[in-house]
Amino acid sequence: MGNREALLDAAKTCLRENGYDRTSVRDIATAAGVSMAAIGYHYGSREALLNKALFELLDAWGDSVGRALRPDADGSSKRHFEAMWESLIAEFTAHPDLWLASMELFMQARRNPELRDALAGGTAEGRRGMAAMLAGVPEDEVPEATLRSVGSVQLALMSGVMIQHLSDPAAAPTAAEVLEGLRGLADLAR
Amino acid sequence: MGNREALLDAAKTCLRENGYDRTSVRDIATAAGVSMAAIGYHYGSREALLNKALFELLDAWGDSVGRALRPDADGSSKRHFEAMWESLIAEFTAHPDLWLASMELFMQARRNPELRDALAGGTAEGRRGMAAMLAGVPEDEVPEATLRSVGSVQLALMSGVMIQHLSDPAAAPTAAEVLEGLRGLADLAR
DNA sequence: GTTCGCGCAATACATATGTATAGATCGGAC
DNA sequence: GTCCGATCTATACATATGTATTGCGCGAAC
Repeated sequence: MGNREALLDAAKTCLRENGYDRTSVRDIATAAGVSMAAIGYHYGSREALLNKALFELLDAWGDSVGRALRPDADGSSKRHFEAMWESLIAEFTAHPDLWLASMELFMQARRNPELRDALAGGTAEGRRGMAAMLAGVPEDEVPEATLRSVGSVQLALMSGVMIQHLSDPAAAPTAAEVLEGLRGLADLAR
Repeated sequence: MGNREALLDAAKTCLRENGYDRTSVRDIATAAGVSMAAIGYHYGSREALLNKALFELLDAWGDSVGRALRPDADGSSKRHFEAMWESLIAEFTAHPDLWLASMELFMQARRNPELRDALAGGTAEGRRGMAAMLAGVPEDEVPEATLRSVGSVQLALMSGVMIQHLSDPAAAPTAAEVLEGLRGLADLAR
């Protein structure tokens, strides 16, 4: 494995373990077993490397989301809503640091335009994907209204429940409780 | 005003503007117009001051939540669900940095037991407050099941929608869209 | 008016940090 | 065998950072 890849891997590890702001070039270089200057050579700066590592982490997070949302293997293309939430919560617990990466993006996006754009794009994509899946239609056939309502709310719910699971898994709601709460709230909304 | 309070105020300002990790003792001391040593004298360390400042910011955030959730001034103790969401979204846009402080708590809690406990406690309190308000019962009469379902889900939805509003206000859902999405999701949950 | 201790300012200190520079190593082209 | 460019290592450098130390001003007690 080349040093370039080793650095990227090390950056991802540091990101998962210590977060963006607490990862130094020395941490990364040491973890990769190379010199600091290799970072400058391959990536130009700490930020550039860290951003690239963050993007790759977010790709892996996307895979985690994909696993959770993919229709069941039993062949039924339409997925039970509760089973989906169970898969989601299973992914929260299996890969907490990948999900945390999305929060890291949110925090860093406040002061980095590149990350801000990535976040906006990812959010839009997430909304659309959620809405399409839940409505059972292709992504390019989701009505704008559905996108802004069901898509946004499902996405918001996903991040909110994730936060609770990352904060305190024991107190966070189960899939059944999410559905129950959803029904309770919807009754107030009618 | 004493320097002790000036330091705390300055720390809060720095926290709102630059976040926890990017606030140095020099930033705070300069903003307060005092010497760095005053931080050591009054608070012992950067972390101690920053944690105290974060807690005060979270108190102010609690006030913001309170304003959004308090029943309308028209005397009706039962509050319209949609009006509540409108107030919430108004608070997101009016005081984004206060709401961001709750995310800062979440991020910092991962490596600080004191903050972790505060987060767990605050989350529990939030769940209970939400559930009580929505069910229209006193906080000590909320059934455990309601707490874990409606309380958790409303809290999750609140943080999730907040994130979207802080990321990209234009693309984030309105109150009406939140309710519409809620109804759509609840239909899948039945 | 001397003493005393609180509340600081000035600053020293050690360490951490991001980046730039200079030179070594190594593979291949010729 | 020499040249050369890519890929680094070692390290220098300037700056940033958290904390500890030293001492000064000053109001109160006596």
